[in-house]
Parts: sequence; structure tokens; C-alpha cells
Amino acid sequence: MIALDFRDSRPIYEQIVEKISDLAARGILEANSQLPSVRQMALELSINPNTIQRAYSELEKKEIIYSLKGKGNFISSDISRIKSQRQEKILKDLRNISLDAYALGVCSELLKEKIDEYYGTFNKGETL
Amino acid sequence: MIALDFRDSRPIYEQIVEKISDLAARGILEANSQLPSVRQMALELSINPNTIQRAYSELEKKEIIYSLKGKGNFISSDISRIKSQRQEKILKDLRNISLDAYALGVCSELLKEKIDEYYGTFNKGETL
Amino acid sequence: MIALDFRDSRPIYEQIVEKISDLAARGILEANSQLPSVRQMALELSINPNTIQRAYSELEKKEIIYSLKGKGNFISSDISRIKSQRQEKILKDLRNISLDAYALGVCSELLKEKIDEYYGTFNKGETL
Amino acid sequence: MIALDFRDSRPIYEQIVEKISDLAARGILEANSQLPSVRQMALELSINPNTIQRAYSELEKKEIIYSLKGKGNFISSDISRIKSQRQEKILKDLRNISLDAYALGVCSELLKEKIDEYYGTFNKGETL
DNA sequence: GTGGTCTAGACCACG
DNA sequence: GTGGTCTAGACCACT
Repeated sequence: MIALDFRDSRPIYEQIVEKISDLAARGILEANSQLPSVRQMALELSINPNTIQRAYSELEKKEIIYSLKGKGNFISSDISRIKSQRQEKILKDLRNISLDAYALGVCSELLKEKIDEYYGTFNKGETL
Repeated sequence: MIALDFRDSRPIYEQIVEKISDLAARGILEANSQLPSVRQMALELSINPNTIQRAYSELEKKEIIYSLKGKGNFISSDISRIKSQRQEKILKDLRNISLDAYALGVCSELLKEKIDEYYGTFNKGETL
Repeated sequence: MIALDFRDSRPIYEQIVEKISDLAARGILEANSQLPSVRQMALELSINPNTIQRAYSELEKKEIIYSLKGKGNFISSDISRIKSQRQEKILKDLRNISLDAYALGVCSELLKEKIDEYYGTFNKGETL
Repeated sequence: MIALDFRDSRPIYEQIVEKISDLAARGILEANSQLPSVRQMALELSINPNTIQRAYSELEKKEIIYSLKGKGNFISSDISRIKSQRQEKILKDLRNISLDAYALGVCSELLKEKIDEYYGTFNKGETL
């Protein structure tokens, strides 16, 4: 369900937060659906339960999941909010990149061409 | 010369590496021009000389500067290489963002519109 | 009869205790009137009978209800005591808030204004 | 500096968060002043450093403190924001209490009298 | 020496 | 069985 990159400098719990946010925003994890329990997911990913716990806590604080004591953790019922959260983040990143490109003297046309090029490869089912 | 953000989660030395790479790529620091000595820069930024040393080491490893023993540190003679290095990184980041946006169902047109919008604000001298 | 908030961090049984105490103090549940049986209430709220059992135990310990073996659970005959219990708790909370406000330099006039403001909205039938 | 109540049902890290928020809001901890290090505070309170670490993380996310890697943790430079944060919380609590009192048939005059009474005792230097 | 992350294992409250 | 908190101790990056 989730692939971790242990060489990545980003902490594991943060990678999990990102992955689950992403799956929820894309509707792959449906609203109110139950996530694997803390212990089970720890087994699946062969990491410590505390690390999963931390990831779930962060997700709860971001209101991406909610937690029912003794029951489990569930995707928030309001997926559209999650989606717009992620979209905002993407646009913020895009702005930073644009600023870097501008400072370097790269014209906006090149960026736009590249975007079309990338989208072309995505449609053909590469990567993803 | 360099503005640091001590509250940023990114390490100081990395911020310095980025800033100098940027200035070199944009030609503001000219090829073969001398950088301040480790001690002097440490004084200017009021930080530990070890941190500057580490930044310079990283820059040398990336071949953005070269070091002459007993003389000092100098910007690489091949600025065009630095520039293309940074450009590559920007395009790599752009690809990642495009992929995220695509996965989220955001169309490429929105991204392109936003880029034009951002470039518009840059031209008016905001930020930078 | 009772609305539960499963996402609330407070345990379910505690919410039930509070709700029943409240209804009894306000006289909506009359003295010596019978409460639904553990099993029936569990069905109505679709929760585990153990949870209801625990709530009833707590209520009995607080002398808000009494239990007759083989008969059922009943609201205490002394409702005025329940009412004064709740009133005491409210005043205790009010004292804590006043202390916090005082320590923060908030004057008592602001608090009193706010109380009038809140009561105004209650009268218009909002919330409750 | 901080008194913990181990019998309290609220987690220790949360008590610490509250105490430090309070001290900062009241200006007792000044802007940009350094907090005890994670390890030192753990020693002082005889609890585990991880618990302190968790409290500091929460405080950082609330922007009440900021953290400099390798340097320490410091009170936010914008204390007025902290103060208004706490004031909002107090008014929210006051609203809940008012609602409870209203439902119970307690008139607003009693609450206001009590507030004056409490403030009277505070001025004489009790408790605090 | 500082903060930050992670592991291992324990205990409690809840359902 | 579930999540939540806490302890103990380790390791790493940064200054």
C-alpha cells in the first residue's frame, strides 16, 4: 500500500503522512474508510508502531483522518477539503519554482512547454 | 550579501550553499572571483566558522567553487555549467510537481496560467 | 434521546453520564422515572452494552440514578441535589476561567459583557 | 518553573504545553528568551526527555516557540499573538459555561456577581 | 551540547 | 483488539 524510502532524508512518519494525504485526496482511500491499525501497518512496513502512531497523529491534526478510540483510524468524511489542501500546496511549490526560474533568467515559455511535455508522458502511463 | 533564515528547518550550511550557487548561476558572482574567507564570512553572518567551512566544502564537491590552498576560495571558471546544473534541478522539481498535479486531476492549463500569473508579479519587482 | 459525538476525544460513557445528569438536573427526566434498560439503550444508540453499563455505574456512584436489581435503573428522587451538584461544578469552572483571565490581564468587565452577549444569543434559540 | 500533576488525566506533555503558553502569554517568559534544553528540563521535572520533546514540538507547531537546531528552543518573538490566542480560548470556554448555566436555568446575573467576587479574591493575592 | 528521529517495550483506557 | 501515553536508550545532523 505504501512504499517507503529509507534513504530519503525526510523522516519516515512524514513520508507516510504525505502518502496517505495523497491517496485520500485522489479518492483512492474513500471517505470514512478504515485505515490499517497502528500495529498492523507497523508489521506491514516493518517499522516501529510508534512511528505509525506519530504519522496518524499528524494526519489527525491536519484533519485528514479521524480517530475513534478502541475502533481505529478513518479517512475524513470531507475529502474535497483534503483535495483543496493539497492543491494549494502544489501551487505554492509551483510559485517557488517559478521564482527560481525567473531569477535564473529562464523564460516562462520554457516552463510551460515542459509541463506539456511531462503531461504527455503521464498520459502514456509512464511512472505514476 | 546573504540573508539567512535561522528558523528555517533547513540547515544553515545548506542555505549558504544554495545562495552562493544561485548568485554564481545568475552571474552576480563572476567566474574566478574570490569569496570572503571562512573567518570573514563567519563574522559577517555571525555564525560558527565550522558552518561556513562545511558550506564551502559542499560547494567544492559540487564544483561550484574551487579552493587554492593559502589563497582562498573562488567561483568556478565555468559558470555556464553551474547555470545548467541549477536549470536541471528546477526542471526536475517542475516534473515532480506536474506529476502530483496530474495525479490529483489538475489540468496542465491551470498550471500554465499560474506560471504566467506568477511571472507577472515578479516583473513588477515584487518579492525576488 | 441522546446525541453522541463519536469523534469527540471524550469517552462515550462519559458523554452519556453528562447528558443524563444534565437532563435530570433540568427536570426533563423526572425524579424516580425509569431509564431504558442497558440492552435497550445499547440498541438505540447502536453501541456496546458494556459502555452503557459503565455509564450507569458512574451515574449510580454519583447518586444521580439508583438501581433496583431485577427492576431497572431510576433517576434519583432528590433532583434538587443533582441540580446543585451541577451548579457547583459550573461555578468551579467559572472560577478557573476567571483566574486565567485575571492572570492574563483581562478585566472582569469584558467577561461580564461577553456573558450578556452569549445569553442574548441563547434566548433567540440559537444552538442549545 | 513548572509544576506537574501526575494524577491529572491530561497527558504530561499537554500540561507542559499549557504552562509554557501561559507563561509566554503573560510575558513572564519574554520574547526570544531561551527555554531550558530538552534534556535539562527532563532532569528538572524528572521525566523522560521524549516527553519534553513532544511538548516542545506541539509548542512549535502552535508557533508559541521556535526551535534552532543545535542551539535550543526560544519563545516566539510575537507574544501579542500568543496572548490573543489564549484570550480566544478563554472566551470560548466562557461561552460553554454560559450555555451550561443557561440550560440549567441559572441567570446571567449570578454569573456576573460570582466573577466580581472571584476577581476580588484574586486582587488580595490569593492563589495565583 | 543541541534538537530530531527511531526502536523496543510497557501500561492504560476504551469498546 | 484498538489508540494514546510514557520510559529507556540509541543514533544522527547541526553548531
